Amino acid sequence: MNSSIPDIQCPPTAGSHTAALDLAEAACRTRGASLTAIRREVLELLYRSPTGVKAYDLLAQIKEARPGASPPTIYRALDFLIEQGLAHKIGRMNLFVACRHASHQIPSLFLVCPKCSGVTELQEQSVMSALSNSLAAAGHRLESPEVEISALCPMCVGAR
Amino acid sequence: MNSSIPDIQCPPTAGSHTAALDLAEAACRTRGASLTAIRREVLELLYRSPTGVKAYDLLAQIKEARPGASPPTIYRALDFLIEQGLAHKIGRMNLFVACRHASHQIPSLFLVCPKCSGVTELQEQSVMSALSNSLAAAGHRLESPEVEISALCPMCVGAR
DNA sequence: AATACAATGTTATAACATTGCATTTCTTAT
DNA sequence: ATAAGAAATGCAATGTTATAACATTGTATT
Repeated sequence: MNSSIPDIQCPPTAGSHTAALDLAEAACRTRGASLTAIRREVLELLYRSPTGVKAYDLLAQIKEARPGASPPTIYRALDFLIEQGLAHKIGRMNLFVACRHASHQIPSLFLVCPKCSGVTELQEQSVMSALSNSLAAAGHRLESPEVEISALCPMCVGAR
Repeated sequence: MNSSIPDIQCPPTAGSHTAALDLAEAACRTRGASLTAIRREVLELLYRSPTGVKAYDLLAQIKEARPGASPPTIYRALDFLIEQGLAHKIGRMNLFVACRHASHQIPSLFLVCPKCSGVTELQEQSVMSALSNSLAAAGHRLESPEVEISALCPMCVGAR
């Protein structure tokens, strides 16, 4: 700090997400992992795409800042973010989304709209525990915190 | 029919599934669709792979009988079977499975084992109705009868 | 300086899926 | 029976998604 004059904040560009990114970075630190520049940039792009992004779209966007970026660049970043619980992959759509519930470690439901491909992350303790019990009764064990469901989103339900 | 002597049944080759295939064919007929030879063969291959099979593995198998088969051959057949509710796609694994509950139209849970990639189809009315209610409360509507879940299968749970 | 290790760069290729168009086969109305 | 139209298939090319394999860089420790 070189002055008593408070710095003007970075202009709140539509979607800077600085606070969330800083939180994510801190969370990684506490786990001994590091949210490097690339990873942070990818995560920011995810934050800006609330309904999910394709890997190669991410690649195209990242290339604007890093012309040398290649598929492994983003797939590695995505793998890291998923490992850290900061992002999820929607298998049926090959879509990646930022996790909106990073703080808690409860399994999430991902509602994938078959009309608009939008993804909504939902947490429903009651559903998940019913689910978990049924699986256990059948000898299975719920492992990953990701349950994918096709469900029309409110907008598409309305646009009948 | 040309005789009073009853035909000897086709030898019950491990996995002929003739009865199920005939049922499927009849079901298609009632819907005005037709389970052609190719589609029937693909469905039979699905029946023989209870834990799911990849599209290009199907292709390789089909090629033994039909050397000219190409990717569209199987993807078209798979699309048809899925439309008819005779098969499902497991998005996260790019895996296709025959439907084991073709008779009823209740949504199914697909348990995908992250260790062995095995797929189990499960029907749990209680879970599904809890789910359906929660979604409705959030303004969504359950659309497709396919819910994918990562869960260790009983074998892999045991093999700790 | 030498080593160790995580992250990234680079090139190539594997794996999965669709498009477009030509041809054949199956219905069905006449 | 047969022509018209629809459905299914053959086939080549291409598009999309993801990983393998190996080299390089940066940084921290010894």
